[in-house]
Amino acid sequence: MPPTRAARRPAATELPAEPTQARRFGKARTAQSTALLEDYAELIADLLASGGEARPTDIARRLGVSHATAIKTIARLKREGLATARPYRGVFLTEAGEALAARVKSRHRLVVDLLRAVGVPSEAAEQDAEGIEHHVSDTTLLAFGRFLKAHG
Amino acid sequence: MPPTRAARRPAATELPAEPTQARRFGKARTAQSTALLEDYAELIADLLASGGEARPTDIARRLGVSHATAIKTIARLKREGLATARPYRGVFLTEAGEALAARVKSRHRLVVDLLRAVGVPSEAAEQDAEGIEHHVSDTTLLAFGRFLKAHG
DNA sequence: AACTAAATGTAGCCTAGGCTACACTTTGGC
DNA sequence: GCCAAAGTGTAGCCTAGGCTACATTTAGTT
Repeated sequence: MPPTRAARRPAATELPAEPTQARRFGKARTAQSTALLEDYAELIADLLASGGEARPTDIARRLGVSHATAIKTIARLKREGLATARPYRGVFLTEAGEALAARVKSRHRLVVDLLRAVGVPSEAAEQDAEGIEHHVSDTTLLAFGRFLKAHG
Repeated sequence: MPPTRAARRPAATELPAEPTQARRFGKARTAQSTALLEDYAELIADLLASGGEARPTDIARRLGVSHATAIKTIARLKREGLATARPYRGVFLTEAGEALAARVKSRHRLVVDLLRAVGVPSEAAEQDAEGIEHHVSDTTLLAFGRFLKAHG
């Protein structure tokens, strides 16, 4: 067998390949990729519930993006089986989409409530929850619920 | 003046343009764009402190990406004035980069500590903090600090 | 019924952040 | 002092998610 030749610099601290950190970052990355879909699903559910219609322009306005961007993302929602839409006829959620929206909505509430419970002002709590919620695991969510039940 | 002609459908609930929600989403989006730079800065600071050298391959391994991806992001760090690097000679942080790394590190600790304080298991706290930390505003951070001081 | 504003859809461009494949430097071991 | 392995860099591709500009459809007013 060819003997392992060069090993280069002493590798400083000689960490054990550190797969833990890599795994964590990887998870955070994937969470980020589903975040937008979650926001869309939640918003569409909201619009359908309150106004009866979810139109691309409304969605775009609420999210602060151009209508073209909204339409592109709606196309992705369709590809992922979360929504249905026919040209010029508004957007609707599939069962999977509804389920996602419901999960996201309750998670959002829980995150906002927890932030406020630890003393974060309402305005900041709402703002930060928008970004935070997508990175909260089920385990953490459960802990939040318990905490709120105890100190409510 | 040309009288406003068509108004289309009744606009359902007639919300007041809702700029608040759009602003929130926009902020969450921008936070996301700086998240990666923050992670790199923190990791580079760590490597420099513990091993004396921050090399692209080490960074890539720790983050779980290919070395090519790491190098591309390092180029972006340089463009943004957060790091310096000469070919085959490792990566270093500018003053701005060091400052960012320090902020990120302390914020990370605070987030993990808060999660654990409300009952999140350590492993989940570390995992979720990786994603959450980038979306925590100064206001919220302050509240976290106060909470921890009170319930320590 | 026609006209026109608004909404919708399409095309094409950009950046960030992934990847693989290939080329070039460095450096430790012999 | 060679030389190959490991590290580094480059090129080119992909997707997501932004954008603007332009084309098409819908529907309210007259």
